[in-house]
Amino acid sequence: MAYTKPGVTRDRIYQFMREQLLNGEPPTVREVQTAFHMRAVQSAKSHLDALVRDGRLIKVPGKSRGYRLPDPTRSNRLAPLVGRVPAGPFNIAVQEIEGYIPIQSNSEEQTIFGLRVSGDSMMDAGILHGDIVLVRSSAEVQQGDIVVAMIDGETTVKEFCRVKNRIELLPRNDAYPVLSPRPEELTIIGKVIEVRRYLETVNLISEPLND
Amino acid sequence: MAYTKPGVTRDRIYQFMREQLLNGEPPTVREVQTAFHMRAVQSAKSHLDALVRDGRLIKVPGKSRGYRLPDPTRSNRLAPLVGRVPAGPFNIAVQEIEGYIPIQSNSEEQTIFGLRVSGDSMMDAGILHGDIVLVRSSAEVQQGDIVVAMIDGETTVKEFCRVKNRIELLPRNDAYPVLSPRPEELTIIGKVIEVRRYLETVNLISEPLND
DNA sequence: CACAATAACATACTTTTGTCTGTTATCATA
DNA sequence: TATGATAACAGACAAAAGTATGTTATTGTG
Repeated sequence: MAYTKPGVTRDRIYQFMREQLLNGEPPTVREVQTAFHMRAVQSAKSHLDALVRDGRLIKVPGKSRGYRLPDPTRSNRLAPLVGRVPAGPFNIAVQEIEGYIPIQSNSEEQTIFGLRVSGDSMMDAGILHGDIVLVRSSAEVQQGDIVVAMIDGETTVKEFCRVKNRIELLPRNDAYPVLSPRPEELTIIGKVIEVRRYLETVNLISEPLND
Repeated sequence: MAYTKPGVTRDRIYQFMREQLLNGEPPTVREVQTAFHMRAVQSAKSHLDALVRDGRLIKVPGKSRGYRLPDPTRSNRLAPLVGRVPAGPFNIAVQEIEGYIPIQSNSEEQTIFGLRVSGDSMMDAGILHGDIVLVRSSAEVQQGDIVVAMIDGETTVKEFCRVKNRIELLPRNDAYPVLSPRPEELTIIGKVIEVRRYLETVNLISEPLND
């Protein structure tokens, strides 16, 4: 290929690698070579070596297609979307899973799931019927957080409020009453960390993740 | 490895492949072989061939690590998140990009971007100040859709309404007036296809996607 | 138990891929 | 325009990976 100013081709190769890797297709050195119309493998290789040296890529040693993104935020995981939260010690039964939605999670192994909301009791908080809330079930819950709670087997989304020794669950809609459940009938399932509303038909990912 | 009942090992291999592929690391035939403690390459290969035959995997012919998930909904792309929509023929200036958010897009090459909403004029539609709307800029806009429009260089999110020969933009908050812009000062930028609200700090992906 | 289908194995061959050594061309800067 | 750094090229070799052929063992079913 034509000679370029120092750094130009390298940046282009980085962009190419990033695109391919995010797409789940790690290229070979020779694929980079041909993608950039280079006549020597070494031309591509030395650029890739430099990108690794600069920390812009990492390499799994000794493996083919071994270049990876160092990015820690790369974990675009799939969270299960449940139609309702089942009773019992919290683990989602496979039968309840509607599908999977992509989320972005920096820390590993957190129990995040999606829940489809019923009713309009949180309307004033911008959570409408049919919306999906993403819930972290391991989260600590604080005053004012929006939480998913289970009262006597019924799942509900409300604002969390501690009053003296009791816990109150506040709706955000004047038409609904404040809930003051007895402690023994209340389970806080998790904290709502995100609200999503799909205004167009979306093909949810339907296949399970792994084992 | 020990003989298993027909289908059992195959399912396990499928799970393994799916997990690896979603993680962006396509395995080789021999990696499958060793992962399952097989003593022959062909043992793994014939299972993989069968998975391809059954349509559970697809294979890029002639390439190493060439197995892929057939899932068309697999394209978890990154959409740019802009703080405001710039004027001019619509292309997003790189300087305006706050970050990138993962989206799920079945069709290829659609211009989808995220926009952070200012103001509470759409409160009753569950779109609050600070929310992110995902916008498809190539979409056809119909009566009742929520759209992003530009009036005289100002960006706004409103409900689209065609009245006779005019276009009206309806807020969803009684405190705001209906907008009846003159056609020459109005540009419909796109249709809102999703609403997101992050209730926790989220590390947006900060690196650019590709050229 | 006979028999077909599937699972697992053993070995060999070809292509792809990673890597190495050395050379030539262009860029940037003094 | 001289010089060091970077970019690109050329050719070769070894390891990794894809693929093929043939064989043996186990499963499922009548």
